[in-house]
Amino acid sequence: MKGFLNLVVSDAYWTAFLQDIWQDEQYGRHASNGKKVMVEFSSPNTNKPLHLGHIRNILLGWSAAQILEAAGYEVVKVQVVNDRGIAICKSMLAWEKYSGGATPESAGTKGDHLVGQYYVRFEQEFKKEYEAWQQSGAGQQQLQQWMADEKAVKKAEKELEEARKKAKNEAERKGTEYDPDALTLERHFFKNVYKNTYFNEHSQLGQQAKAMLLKWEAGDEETMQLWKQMNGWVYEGFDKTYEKLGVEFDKLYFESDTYLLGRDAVRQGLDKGIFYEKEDGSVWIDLTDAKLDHKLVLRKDGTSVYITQDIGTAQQRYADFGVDKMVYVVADEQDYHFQVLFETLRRLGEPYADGLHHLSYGMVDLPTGKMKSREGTVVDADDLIAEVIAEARANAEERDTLSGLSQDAQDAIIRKVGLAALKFFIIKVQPQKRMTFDPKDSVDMQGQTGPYVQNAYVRIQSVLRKGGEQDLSAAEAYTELQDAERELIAQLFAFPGLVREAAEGYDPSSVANFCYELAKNYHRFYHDHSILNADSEAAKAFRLKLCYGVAHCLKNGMQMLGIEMPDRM
RNA sequence: GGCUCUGUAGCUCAACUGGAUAGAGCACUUGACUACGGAUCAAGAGGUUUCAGGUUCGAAUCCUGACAGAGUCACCA
Repeated sequence: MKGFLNLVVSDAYWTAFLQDIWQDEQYGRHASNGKKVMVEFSSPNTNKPLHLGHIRNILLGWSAAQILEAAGYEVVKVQVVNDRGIAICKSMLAWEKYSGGATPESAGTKGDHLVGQYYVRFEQEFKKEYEAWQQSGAGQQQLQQWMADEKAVKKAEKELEEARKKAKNEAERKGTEYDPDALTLERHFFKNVYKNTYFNEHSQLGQQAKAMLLKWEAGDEETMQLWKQMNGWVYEGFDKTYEKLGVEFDKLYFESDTYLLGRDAVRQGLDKGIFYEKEDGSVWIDLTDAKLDHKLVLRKDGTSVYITQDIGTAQQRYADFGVDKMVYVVADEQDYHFQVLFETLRRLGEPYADGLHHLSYGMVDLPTGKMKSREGTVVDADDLIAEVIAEARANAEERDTLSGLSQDAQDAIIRKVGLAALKFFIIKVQPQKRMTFDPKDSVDMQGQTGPYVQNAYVRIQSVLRKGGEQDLSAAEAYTELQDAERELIAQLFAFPGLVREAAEGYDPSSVANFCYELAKNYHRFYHDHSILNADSEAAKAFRLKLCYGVAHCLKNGMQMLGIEMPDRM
């Protein structure tokens, strides 16, 4: 049975501890544990630019990687670029048809945004085409045919009823008008039931996009050239965004290289009896004894599906890097997929199977509701970054604390502060929770924010510039601590353990919260106790050492979140 | 419908993994050293931790059952 044990750590212990660590610029980082871990994050499609959802993914992935590194792992950061498939073909087709040969240079548009524009254009044209067809004889005939299917209609009516309820609630919440006629059976049919079939079987544009995909798969030269060109534009755009965010990767995997992987593994698994073949020739794995379902891994025509590729890619990565662990940073909508994937790899006897982890995170909502790319309610990554930096600039100008510095130096600081606001705002929330992203709040620089933590560090730098260079050996004579000092040292003491736990739990938010608590306590200490004008030389020297310790800790902690510390702000 | 995640102050989030009187920030009210940097600090107000049971010395946390929101249950990726 557990109870309470109130023990008092002596001041002598704390002072000795501070003496040990105050000069350690690497404080909080663990020695190498000889293990290697791969972290996959970002993994965008190449048909549109990055948005707020990617930003949460990227920040989580990057900080998880930094934390694992600090905990002693060798880390390999990778992304899988989804550079092939029907989506990019849509962009390519729309570009061919409507752009008149526009390039990022000629249009004055960032490459990823340009390609995204043509993806949107495709969807618009497709919608026009589809709506016209719906009113045609063929469209109405399909509708009538479906309406005659009692079972299907019944199911649809049930779904519609729920959708109506939801729409009504939302309208009430937002104070907007609720239109009860917006959700009809006809609209439901064309939007949710028949759209794919239309795209695949009737649509002119759909035919053309699919034809392009076939040409791509056949290696048609002209198609490949266009594909390379447009993806090249996208990569230039992505690189700029990554650079602004301060992230980079050790290795890129391209889906165009890996999409055929995994078939050999399936065949081998078939021989070993891990998979089974149905009469039609399709191949499956039975995971019902692991409380999962049967899952198809090869179609009857022998082509692979998403999970087949993932099996092959995992093996490829192990062959490339020999990692002990692999972490996949992917949104929680794929929770089930990763359960199935990991269980499958386990049964295949992959050596890294016990080190697989899905760092699952909740979607990002806006105050107005869900982000939907089709409805144009996504927050663009580049816009968002520009906004927080602009806000930081406005703040800096108002305070006028940087005017002595060169323009470049000022810009660098402003960038660090703006990004700190954005990054901290997102990382402080536990990954598994859905988060509401209010753009207004994300640029806040007061209270529980990145700039607040930076400010504590900047204050320390200011103090140290004025008094940190002197001989601090007088600190040894300081033996009776103030509460605030004790508390700060105790927090420093806890930091390495917290880093280890954050690594084990893949939880950057705990590091963010630690940094905030430490900064908060420092601010209070700073307010209540004079450092440079302390009562005694001993107190002054001791507090300066404490400042060093806190500064190293804050800097390292924030570095693990991908947040840089300025010396002034 | 099955399964998974979430539900804590008006809002955004914590709570050392079962511990003491559930804590911060924002917003609101009121204060602070002629400055070691006020992007700070202090105070006030704000709670039946969605609800109902259970487990035990003790529950926001674990179990059961409701309720609400989200996701998923593709030969899509």
